[in-house]
Amino acid sequence: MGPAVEGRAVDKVAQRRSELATAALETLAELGYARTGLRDIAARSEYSHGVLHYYFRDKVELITHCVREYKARCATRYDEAVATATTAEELVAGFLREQTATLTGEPQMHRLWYDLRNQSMFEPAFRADVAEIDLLLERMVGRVVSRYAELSGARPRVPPTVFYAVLDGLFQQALLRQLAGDPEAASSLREAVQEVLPRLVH
Amino acid sequence: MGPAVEGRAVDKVAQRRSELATAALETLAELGYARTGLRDIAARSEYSHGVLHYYFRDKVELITHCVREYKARCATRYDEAVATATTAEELVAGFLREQTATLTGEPQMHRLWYDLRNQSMFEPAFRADVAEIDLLLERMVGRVVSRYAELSGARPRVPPTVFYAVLDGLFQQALLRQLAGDPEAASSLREAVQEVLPRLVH
DNA sequence: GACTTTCCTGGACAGTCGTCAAGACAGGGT
DNA sequence: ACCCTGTCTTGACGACTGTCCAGGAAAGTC
Repeated sequence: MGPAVEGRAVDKVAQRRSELATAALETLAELGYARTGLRDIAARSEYSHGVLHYYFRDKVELITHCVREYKARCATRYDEAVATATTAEELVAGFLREQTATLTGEPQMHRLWYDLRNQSMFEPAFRADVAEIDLLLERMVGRVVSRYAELSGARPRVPPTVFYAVLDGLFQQALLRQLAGDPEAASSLREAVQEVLPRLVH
Repeated sequence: MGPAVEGRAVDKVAQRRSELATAALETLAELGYARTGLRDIAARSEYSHGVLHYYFRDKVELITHCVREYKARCATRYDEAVATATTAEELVAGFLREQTATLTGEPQMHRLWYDLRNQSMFEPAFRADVAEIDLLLERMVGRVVSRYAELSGARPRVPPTVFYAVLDGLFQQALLRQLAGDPEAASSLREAVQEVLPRLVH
C-alpha cells in the first residue's frame, strides 16, 4: 500500500462519507432530528444501515459531519450579490431575491439548521460545530451589511452580531409562517428587512 | 353521581392533568423533546408511567397540554414593568431586568420553547398551539413597545410582528451563548436591546 | 491462478419507545 | 355485607433504536 494509493483511498473514503452525509442531510431535513434513525438515512442512500458504522464512529459523528457539509453551502449564498451590486438598492434587491428563493425553495433545509442549532442547547457534542457555522453565517451577514453601508455612504449603527441576530429572527419567523402555509410569508419578510435595515445603518 | 360531585370530579381531573403536565414540562426542559420519554416524565411525578394514558389520550395531547400551561407563565412576564414604569428609561430598565432574569434564571424553560416551536415545523399537530403562543408573545412585546413609545413621546417605526421577531432573534442568540457558558451573554443582550430599540421607535 | 485487503450486507444484541389491558386498591352508595 | 366506580400500578406487546459482528462480495496484489 503505497502513499499514492493511500491518497486515492483516502479520497475514496472521503467521497463515500460525503455521499452518506448528503443522504443523512436529506433525511434529517425531511423528518427532523427527533424522528430520524440510522436506517432511515441508509434507506435514502444506496447502501444498507451497517455501512454507516464503517465510515462513521457514532451517530453523533455522522450528524456532525452533516452539519459541516451544510455550512459550505450556506456561507457563500449572498457573496455573488455582494460582488456584483453597484448600488445599495441593487444589493438589497439581490439579497432579498436570494433570501426569498431559499425561504420558498428549500425551507426544509433551514428548519433542519434551526433544529440542529436547538439540539446544541441540549447536546454539548454539537455546540462546537454549531458555533462555528453560526460565526460563518454572522460573517456572511456582516459582509452584506458592510458593503451595503459602503454603497450607500453610511455606517452600520450596531455590531455585526446584532445584525445577524436581527435578520435571523426575521428569517426564522418567516420560515415558521412559510411552513405553516402562509402565502405572504416571503413578502412580509422582504418588507420587514427593507424597513429594518435602513434604520440600523444610515 | 350528581352534578355537584361531577363538578368536583372534573376539578380533580383537571388538577391531576396539570400536575402531570408540570412534571412533563420540567422533564422536557431538562432533556429536550427528542430525548424525553413518557417514563422519564412519570419518574419525575409521583405516579407510574401508565397513568399518563389515563389522563391523556396521546403523547401529543400531553405535550400540547404542557405547551398550553407554559403560555400562562410567559404572557404576563413584562406586564408589571409596563404598568409601573413612569418614564421610558424606567420601562427599558424593568424590561431588561426581567429579560436578564429569565435568561440566566430559567434558560432550560426557554430552550424548551424554542425546541417545541421548531418541532412544529415538522409536526403539524403542534402548529396551532405554537402559533397561539407566538401570537401571545408578540402581543406582549407589542404592549411593551407601544408603552415605550408613549412614554418617550415617539412612534414605533415597524409593526409589532417585526418587533417581536427582532427581539426574539436577539434573545435566542443570547440564550445560545448563555447555555454554551458565555458569561457575557446577558450583558451583550442588554446592550443590543438598548442599541436597537431606540432606532426602531423614535 | 491463489491470497489479501477493502468494502458492504444482513442479522442479532440489548435497550427504549408509545400504547394498552388486566388487575389491585380505595371509597361511597345501597 | 356487597357491588360499583374512579384511580393507579404493573407487566406485557410489537416496533423501533444505536451498535456491533460474522461473513460474503468485490477489488487489488503477488
